Amino acid sequence: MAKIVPAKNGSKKDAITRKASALFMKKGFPATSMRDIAEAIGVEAPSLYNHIESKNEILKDVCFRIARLFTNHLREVELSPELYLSKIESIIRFHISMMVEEYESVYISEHEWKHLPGPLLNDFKTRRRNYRLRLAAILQKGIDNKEIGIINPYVAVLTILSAISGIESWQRSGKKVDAKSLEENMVKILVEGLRYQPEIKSPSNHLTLKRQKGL
Amino acid sequence: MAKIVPAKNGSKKDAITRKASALFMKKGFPATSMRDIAEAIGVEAPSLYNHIESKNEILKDVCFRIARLFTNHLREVELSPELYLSKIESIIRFHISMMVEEYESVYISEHEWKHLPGPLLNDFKTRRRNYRLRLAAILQKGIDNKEIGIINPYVAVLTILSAISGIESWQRSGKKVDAKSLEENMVKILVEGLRYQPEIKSPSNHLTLKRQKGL
DNA sequence: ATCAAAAACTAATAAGCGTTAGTTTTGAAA
DNA sequence: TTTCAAAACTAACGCTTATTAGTTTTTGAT
Repeated sequence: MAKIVPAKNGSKKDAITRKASALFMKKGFPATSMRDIAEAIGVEAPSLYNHIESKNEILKDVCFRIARLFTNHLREVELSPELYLSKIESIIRFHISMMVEEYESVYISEHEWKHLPGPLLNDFKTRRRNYRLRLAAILQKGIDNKEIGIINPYVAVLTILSAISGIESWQRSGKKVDAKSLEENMVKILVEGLRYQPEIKSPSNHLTLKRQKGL
Repeated sequence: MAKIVPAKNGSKKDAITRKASALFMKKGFPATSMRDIAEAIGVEAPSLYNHIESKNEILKDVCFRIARLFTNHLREVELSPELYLSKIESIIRFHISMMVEEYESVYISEHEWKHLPGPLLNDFKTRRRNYRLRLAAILQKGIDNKEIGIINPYVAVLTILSAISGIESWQRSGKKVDAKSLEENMVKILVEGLRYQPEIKSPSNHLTLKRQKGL
């Protein structure tokens, strides 16, 4: 008769949620059974119900906790007096650090939310949409303020958020780069771009790559 | 007694695969039952087995067809005489167009491959890894050739591929931007980056963000 | 019209699912 | 040591799953 051992500073429910999250990430929510979770912990499946209400509750807790963290950070950034591009960079860095430190939960809230039951699903989708709209609004102000190039803010939000969510595969594949340089490189690409920038900047004829080999 | 009506220029198996793909994308592979697929087509579930071998076979066909298309394109690009950044742009554009034109299949090959059975899973992961390595190699040459800024090619591959895969949520949410400007904007961000590029060549007389040292 | 193959059907399989009921064990407070 | 609740257990429920077997209908070529 094994026992559920709680994580340090956490409840047994937290311990279940953590183990479950790892499995949801690896196999997906629908393909993870309560028996899988129980086995990973070392108990029988029905024992879990002394601590949780349902399988769906685990998913709900994970998704909405992460959503809350991102929304809280966004609110702080919106109220700060930084330049708009600086706000965007701060948001990018926060997303990256969340992806590095809590990647299982973040991954689930990004990829498994579609399995939330009924009304929760609608709630989550609304929060998601609003978050992106507020991000696009910051970008738009940055464009108006000539801090950011003339791009479609909607596409920019899409690009930024999904680029960051790709860190998942960094996590999966053994972290070939350390976290700090991952962050710096990704920020550099997203904020500065791929193009080599000479000391004297060329006019923005961006799509034609006319520069000759070896300058 | 309804019938499976084949897509134009396609087999009945193709018709099943298409309907199934739409459901795999919407609900995920494990959460999509053969009965779901059958109902969407208008037949009973066992009838599908006159045309396909198993549910897994549908997933396999989709994943490996897409993988083949990307690998073929990559081979062409590798052999072309373009500049390296131009190769990268070509690959980015191909990925975007695939995401626009075949998004269901591409989405599945990106998000549902983990449900491939045993040996197929290993095969797929190997192909995926090799593809990324070849992409990173092009980036590295572009960096050596001073076409591309000094960044970690591994991180760049990650960023590019996942940024593009975010087009999925553009497809999901009613295509608020037309496909052409989606492509141009995303290429612009990924190839040039977010930073504002002034017409005037002096880099210091406008509002630019000096990058923060950490957060 | 005939006949065979293709493709639909119904019925049923064994296995797995989330969850509940009821019972036993555990561990700490009295 | 007794007591009681927390937390584990076993057994089982009703349902769904992918798939198979066996049968009937449809289709197209002769």
